[in-house]
Amino acid sequence: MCYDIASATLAKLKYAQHRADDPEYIKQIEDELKKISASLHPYYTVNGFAHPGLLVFTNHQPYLPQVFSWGLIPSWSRSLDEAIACSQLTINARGETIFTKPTFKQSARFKRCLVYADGFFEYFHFNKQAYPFFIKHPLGDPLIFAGLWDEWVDQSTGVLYQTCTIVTTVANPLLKKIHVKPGLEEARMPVILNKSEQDIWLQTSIDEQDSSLINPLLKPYSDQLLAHTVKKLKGKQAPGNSPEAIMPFEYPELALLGI
DNA sequence: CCAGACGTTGTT
DNA sequence: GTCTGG
DNA sequence: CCAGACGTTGTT
DNA sequence: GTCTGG
Repeated sequence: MCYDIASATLAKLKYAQHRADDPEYIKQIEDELKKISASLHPYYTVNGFAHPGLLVFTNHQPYLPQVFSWGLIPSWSRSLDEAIACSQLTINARGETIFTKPTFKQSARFKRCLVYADGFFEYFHFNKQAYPFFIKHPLGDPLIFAGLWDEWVDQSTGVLYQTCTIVTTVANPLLKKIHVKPGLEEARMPVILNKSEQDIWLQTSIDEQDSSLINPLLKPYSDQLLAHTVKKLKGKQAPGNSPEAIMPFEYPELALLGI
């Protein structure tokens, strides 16, 4: 599951260096990031249901940073109502079925992207309370999620909607430990790609129909991640969209659990 | 064949 | 307890 | 997914 | 656009 993420502006320039090795590409990406910075709001925490604009690199323009709304709207949507209703249910896409589900099939084959984030949140449930953990890269590098994108034009207004979804897979050991909830059978996590996997994910030109290169990428992240509890993301005591949202915050009642 | 759905997480 | 909104 | 509401009649 | 249910 991946419904809450962080993606703050200060880190955005750093993202450029992770997308490219060539200094010329890095410069190009940084320049473009400055241009689109007005639409790249800093998110220390943001929920998928708010459909924020996320920083993506698509297979069509692998070195062009773009802002796509979170919650995929398929190109065949027939009305704004239908499109909005759909986007509530396409915040995530199950990696196991992206090549078969009608909503994702075309995107899985032709419209893949990288979604950049500082980290994501997952809840640990204890005593009927939900304790949010922030999960991030040990060195503070961006986490790069496997994403799908699509474009839909509202025929009644002519407005173009560029949207994306984050692909999920089964949880790795760390996320299994965090994502504990009574009755929960299968914990999940976003697909996080390393450098070489990112390049493969964006390679849709070789054989568009061949999923055998892509399916091996849809697995739990095996490198190290860091996790710590943070203040509640929502509700009266929540710090809201501020740096405090991702700062470590201890819950005394969890101290003895060894979490 | 047409009409209508097309999804996730977590749930029973 | 259960549904809805975000 | 979690947080918060969950109702009526009639009022400002 | 593409799949499923009837």
